[in-house]
Amino acid sequence: MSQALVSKLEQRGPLSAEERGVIEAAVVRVRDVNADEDIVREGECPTESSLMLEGFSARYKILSNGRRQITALHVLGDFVDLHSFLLKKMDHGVVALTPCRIGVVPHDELRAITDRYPNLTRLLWLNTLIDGAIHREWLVAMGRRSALGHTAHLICELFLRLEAVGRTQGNSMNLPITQAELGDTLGISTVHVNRVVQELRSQGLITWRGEKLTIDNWDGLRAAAEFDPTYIHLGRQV
Amino acid sequence: MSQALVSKLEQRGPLSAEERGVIEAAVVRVRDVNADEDIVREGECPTESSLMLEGFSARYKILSNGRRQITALHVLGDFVDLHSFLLKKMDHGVVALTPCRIGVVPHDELRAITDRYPNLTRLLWLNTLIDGAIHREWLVAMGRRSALGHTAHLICELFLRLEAVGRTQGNSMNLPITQAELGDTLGISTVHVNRVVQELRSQGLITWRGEKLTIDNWDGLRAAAEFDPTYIHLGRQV
DNA sequence: CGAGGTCTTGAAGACGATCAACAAACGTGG
DNA sequence: CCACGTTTGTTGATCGTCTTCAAGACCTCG
Repeated sequence: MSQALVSKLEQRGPLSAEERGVIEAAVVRVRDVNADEDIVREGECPTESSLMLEGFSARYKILSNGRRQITALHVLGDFVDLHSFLLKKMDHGVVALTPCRIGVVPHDELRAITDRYPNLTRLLWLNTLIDGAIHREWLVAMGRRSALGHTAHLICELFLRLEAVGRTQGNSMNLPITQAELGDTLGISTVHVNRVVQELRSQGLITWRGEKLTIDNWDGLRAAAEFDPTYIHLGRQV
Repeated sequence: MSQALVSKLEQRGPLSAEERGVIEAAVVRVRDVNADEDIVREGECPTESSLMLEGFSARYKILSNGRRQITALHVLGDFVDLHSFLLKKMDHGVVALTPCRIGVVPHDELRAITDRYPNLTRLLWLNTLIDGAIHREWLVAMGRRSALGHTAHLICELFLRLEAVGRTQGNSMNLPITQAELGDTLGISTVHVNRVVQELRSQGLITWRGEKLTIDNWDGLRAAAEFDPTYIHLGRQV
């Protein structure tokens, strides 16, 4: 049920059979959320954390003028709010961009794990640290890259993250998000997203039709993004 | 020696006398770093983490075109690279913006703590989660706020963080950073920083002369920033 | 087939970048 | 304590990226 999480943790460090069992048992039930519904609302104090088993979701914040900024995208195997275990009050919402299947992990389980399994605790902590590393890279992209470079960067990142959980086919991935959502992620207007995407297409870097995005020229895309995958920390860490 | 850290952790959750002793003992030595020198370099795999005891420092990344983006500012009591304990390889550098005094905490100590003191582990984890929360807020500010709002927001944040460690005097704080560094933090040009700061001054919101910044109109500044301090998670969490 | 969402295009305008020059402040050594 | 060089702050002019507004094309799904 939570294979994606187990394999994700194991990519970063070894798990004993016991630990593997503990993690699998931590998902006490599954919840389905419709597209465009909140998985967690801002201001809530969840008593459980949500693990992505299927679909795409986004952490976001809405300002008083109605503008939305997405601060993270989540796919299979990602915890959307592991931090709420310790941070208590949600300072942002999480919305399902597509229909999502969510594994529910009660905070009581997490507390028990952190009391008894130091190795597992470190791996869960590591998971939230990688979220932080991605946030930092996004900050760099927002602050100092062009809209085109930023967009290319995000595409590179999403591809590697999806590849790590076996959700790519060759150079293609399923990317079920709209250009408006992409704009809220990149911090630019929908219109400009459209122009940037067309530029990426006309440079022969990507094909994106419907939900299928294909990277036609990896080197070119990586160069446009100045992409260095170190920050995703895909190898063994512990 | 590491009182600031102890009191910072205790703001978020209770520590036993033993735990307090363990944390204090974790700082095995003190290191001084000159202004404009790196505390940690990108690409390194540190075997110890650095705790700020004095001064201001910044996490940053430099792109190939020479543009720099600062992704975090650190003050007294902040760990600049606690994440390197688990993330191993630094995906960014940390530079001293002023002369800094650094408390050195070996990763061996952290490992021992995480093996034996679950409560302390959770508080350290929480510390890195707050870093992440601040990153998210910065993403929102970069993506969706005007340069003026963004600047006002950062000033509000820094004031509260400095206040939490007793480094404010009334409505004033010591802010020893240049407008160029502020630009690298906000993701805007130095020239534009200057114009924004002058606008904040002319609106009667702040006074900033030399290193001393005074907030002359808190409500006005907060309104300009649309500042909501929830994300700094200053209260008790555990 | 119709309706709503999504994508695309054009035109005008705003915000912030860049370039260039100068003023002010600071630190250092004489 | 002053002179000097360097860093930091300030100002103006011009330019470019991205935004906003508006409208039309396309697609998907009931």
